[in-house]
Amino acid sequence: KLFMRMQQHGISPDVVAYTTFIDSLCKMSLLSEAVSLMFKMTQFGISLDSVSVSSVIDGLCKVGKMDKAVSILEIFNLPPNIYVYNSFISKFCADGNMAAAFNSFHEMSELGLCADCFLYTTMMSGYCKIREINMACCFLGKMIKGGIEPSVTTYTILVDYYCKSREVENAEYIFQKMISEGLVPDLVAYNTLMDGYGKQGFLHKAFGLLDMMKSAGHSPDNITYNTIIHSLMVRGFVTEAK
RNA sequence: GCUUUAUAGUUUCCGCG
Repeated sequence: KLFMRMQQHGISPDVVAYTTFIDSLCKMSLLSEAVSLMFKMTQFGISLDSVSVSSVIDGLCKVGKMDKAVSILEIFNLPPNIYVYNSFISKFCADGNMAAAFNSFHEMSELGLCADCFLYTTMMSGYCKIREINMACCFLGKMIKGGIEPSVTTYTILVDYYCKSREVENAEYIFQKMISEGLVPDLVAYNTLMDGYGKQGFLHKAFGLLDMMKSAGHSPDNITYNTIIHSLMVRGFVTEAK
């Protein structure tokens, strides 16, 4: 409605306004609406740019419509970029298809596109998901060698891997390493390690981390509380959970 | 001059295998 009202008042949405709208539709899984708006904007004489096409490609990849994504790429003749590659690769990783992810990664490099922190991190998450920690670490090494700094997300993926492997001491090591490199753990990083503590029954450590995150200025979210409550309930600490 | 748009990570529950 607002979008229409804007037009009625003689303000023509530009490519950014359309893309904002299109991307939101994609994020709400309203893909066909997004695609039709994309075609509509060209009818209004607004040309698509790489951002608008990439956002639709990402939406299509997320719902598994890779073939549709490929045809959109062809129709709009979008030169390859790392966002689009990461969208495809993320889906391959989520599906555990690391062979496809690996192929796309190399295809991209051959086109002369350089992987960024996001892309390396995506690859690492895929390998962690299929429990191939060696390959995950291999990509971490490549990233560092290439002069790209790992992010909080990069390390959180490893923290999560070690937590889920019940190697809490390794998870702690990575968490500390992240801090020693000057990175500031965010809420997700704290929640991840906290879940590892909880699942291993280190409830005192979980509460210690809760204090730590509060003093670091993070407000616990619903996931934080779900995590703590679950770990207490599983061990019968009903009153503490209450 | 400023500002708005695209890619990665955490819990529970549920479904499927």
